[in-house]
Order: sequence, then C-alpha cells, then structure tokens
Amino acid sequence: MKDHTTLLIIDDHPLFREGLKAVIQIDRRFEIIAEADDGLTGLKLATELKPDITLTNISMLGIDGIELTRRLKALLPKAKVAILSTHSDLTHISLAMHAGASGYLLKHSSPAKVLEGITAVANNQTFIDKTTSPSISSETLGVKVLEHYESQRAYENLTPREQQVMRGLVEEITRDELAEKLSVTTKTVGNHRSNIMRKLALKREIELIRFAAKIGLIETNP
Amino acid sequence: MKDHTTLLIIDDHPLFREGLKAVIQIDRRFEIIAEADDGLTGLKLATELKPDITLTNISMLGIDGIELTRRLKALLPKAKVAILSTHSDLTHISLAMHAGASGYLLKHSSPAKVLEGITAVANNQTFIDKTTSPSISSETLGVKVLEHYESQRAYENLTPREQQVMRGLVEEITRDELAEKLSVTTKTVGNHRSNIMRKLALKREIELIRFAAKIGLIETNP
DNA sequence: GCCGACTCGGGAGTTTCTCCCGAGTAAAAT
DNA sequence: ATTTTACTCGGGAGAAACTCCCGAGTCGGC
Repeated sequence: MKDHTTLLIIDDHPLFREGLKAVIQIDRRFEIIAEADDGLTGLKLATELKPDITLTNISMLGIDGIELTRRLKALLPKAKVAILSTHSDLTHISLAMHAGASGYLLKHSSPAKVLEGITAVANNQTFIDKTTSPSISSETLGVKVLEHYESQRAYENLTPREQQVMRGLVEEITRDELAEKLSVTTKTVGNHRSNIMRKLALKREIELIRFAAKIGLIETNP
Repeated sequence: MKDHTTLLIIDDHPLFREGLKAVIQIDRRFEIIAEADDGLTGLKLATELKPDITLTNISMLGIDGIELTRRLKALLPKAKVAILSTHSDLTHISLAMHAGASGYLLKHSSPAKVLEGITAVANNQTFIDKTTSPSISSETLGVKVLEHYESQRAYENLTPREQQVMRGLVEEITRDELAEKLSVTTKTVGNHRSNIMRKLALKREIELIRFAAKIGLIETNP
C-alpha cells in the first residue's frame, strides 16, 4: 500500500461527514481530498480527482451510492469504492458488491472497524462488515443479487400495457377507476391482472404489493 | 441561558456521534457530558445525569427516540429533548413534538443549523428545522398526530378476534390457510374481514396493507 | 402478404367479498 | 337471576373480482 491513500467522501449528512473526517484524520495514512453531499457531484469529483478510494453512502437523492458505484466503475474500472451504509441486509450488500464496490461498511459499527475496512480496501482487498449479517457467503450474495435482478427483469418482461396496469393496481384506486383511466373495461383490467400474476408467479394481492415495493414501484414510508 | 449547557447524545451510529461532537465542541457554551448508542442506556443516563438537553436520534433498536422522549418527559417533565433525525416527514415530526420534544433537527442540514437548533432549545424555545417540509404549522402538526393516533385507536377498537384476523390477512397466506389456522370456516374469515374494512373505513386490499404498515403491524423493508 | 406480439374483451366458472341475519356464549348490568 | 350487551361463528343471496380460454383487431417486421 502506498504510504498515502487519497479519499473522497460522499454523504448527504454534513454531520456524518464531520464524524467520518474526524475519525479518518487520526490515521495519517489517509488524506481526504474532497467531499460531496450528493451522488452527482460525487461522481464528478471522483472522475476528476481520481481518489484512491471513494467512500460513499447509499441513500442519497438523485444518484444513489449503488448507481454511483456502477457509473464510476464504468468510467474508471480501476477506481475503488467503499460503501458506507445504514443497511445491513443482504439485498443492499449484494447490490453494492455487484455494482463493483470493494467494501461494504456499516454506519453502526465502530470507528476502528470502519478504518479497518478502508485499510483493507486500500490494500486491494474486498471487505464486508459482517456485524449484523454474520453469514454472508459469496453464494448467498449471488442468490440475493439474482433474486433482485430476476424481480426487476420479470417486471420489465411484462408488456408496456401490463406494466401500466400493474402500476395502477398498486395504487389506491378502484378497478373501475383504473379501467376508466386506461379507457378499457373492468374486464380487461382483470384479464391483464390475471396475466401479470401468472407471469410474476404471484398468488395474492399482498405479494403483488410487496413485489412492487421491492422493485421500487411504490413507496413504503420509512 | 446559562453560560454552560450540558448535553447528552444518543445515536446508534458512532461515526455520527463523532461528527456531532466535533461540531458541538466548537461552541464553548455546550458541554457533552455523556453519550449512548441505544435508547435504553440513553434513557438511563438522561435520568441519572439530568443533562440540560438530550439530543437523540429516532431510529434505534429497542426504545426509539420518540418513545425515549415520551418516557423521559414522564419521569422528568422539565427535561428538554431535541430530536436529530433523517426523517423530515410530518408524521415523524408531529409524533416527536407530541411526545414532548422541544426541537426537531435534521441530519441533512448544516452544522450551523444544528447548532442554531440546540441553542434555541437551550433558550427554552421550540425549534423545528423546516428545511424540507416548509409548511409546518401547528395545525398541520395536530392533524397528523390526530391521524396517526386515530389509526392506532381504530385498530385497537377492533375486537380481539378481528385484530387477529387482520394480522392474518396482511400476511402472505391464503384465506383457507388463515381459516384453518384460526379454526373457523373461510366464510367467517370473510365476514370478519368485511367488518374490519367497514370499521376502518377502508375499501381496497392495498389500503388495508398500508394501514397495517402505518401502525407497525407489518414490516416494510427499508 | 403473413407472422408474432400486443391489446382488448366476451363466456363460463370459481373464489372472494358484502350485507343481512340468527344462534350460541360469556361477561356485565340491573 | 334475569336481562342486556358484545362477541364470535356461520348461513344465504347477490355482487364483485379473478382465472382460464378464446377470438378479433392492430401494428411493426421479415
């Protein structure tokens, strides 16, 4: 490892950035060369300044950390990204790793752990903080990624009209209102629904709603 | 205002606490006398040390910041609590204020803004960071609180059996399975459902699911 | 042209839901 | 001790929603 590793910090919480900076600055091997509070400026800075490691949050307005990772790796394949997230679930972890992140660190964990993670990434290792999800193997990661992409793909494989109907179905309007909105009969809406349920292999309404939430079609207030 | 205001910081993210401490320590009027990383120890520290202001996050395992506020105000009505949250929606804000918080600050906002808020609370003012929800009047706050409590109350006004059926309805099991689980006929489950929908003034399945999510009956993956 | 995919909806049957009602039961009130 | 009240269970009848199967019209592509 070089004796000087440059870092870019991307997080939409100024206070959190302060904390991270305070912790990292203790270790003289690291130098924070820039920070950003949203994904777009973060991506711009990363491509311009080419830091050794880009440390980014996931949940941000506009470009989120995962999308940022994806784009940055597309532009600069050798760039190293470490995710710093509140989410310790497999879905987020696997999406991040799949997007090309080298590390997945948790905001809940101790400063020492975070430094450990950054150091590992600087040394070209892959680091996943397993504090809350102890049993992450590359297989389970793969499975989760697959599941998520399959959900997304399954939805995208619906015809345009079916997608439109599905979006209507998971809104709080009645079938009649939806039919009217789409200028078809209630019967047709029902038929589309039937096809959608079959194509997505769902049985009950709540499964449809969960599916819609999973692929970001509807909000689930946090 | 006293020339020295004591603070207790409660947040489950060590790094965030670091950032907050770094920012607050710049202002010599404040002294951080303790910190905690979960609600229960936070509550214990608050009652023992009686800080002038308890600064707490909302989302924490076990006792969350709102529940902590409620309990602390019950024990020490003169204690002042400032919430520091990522959520800028009315529901959270109003629940917090209703629980007895004196301030509602956002993690997204600038260090200066956070200091401003703490200062205001120290001066016995009520401070709500309106950065992302500009139009918060006491009326809208009241309405939201009312809405939330009415939902909760409406659910509690269901009979025990109805609550049981409702919990079953929002799980991913079929009517038949639910009927079998409750040792009644499908017909009875249907009748209960009908009564539930009428009592809660709901029309569609998705409304039922949203309602269940609102009162914390089911998880909505974050 | 003709093929395939998409969209729309009818027919027929099934499941689910609503609304109304009565029976059994257990606790609370008088 | 009897009445009242609330709750639970389910039947009946009809409405609404859903499924599965099918045919017709449309449109872009080979």
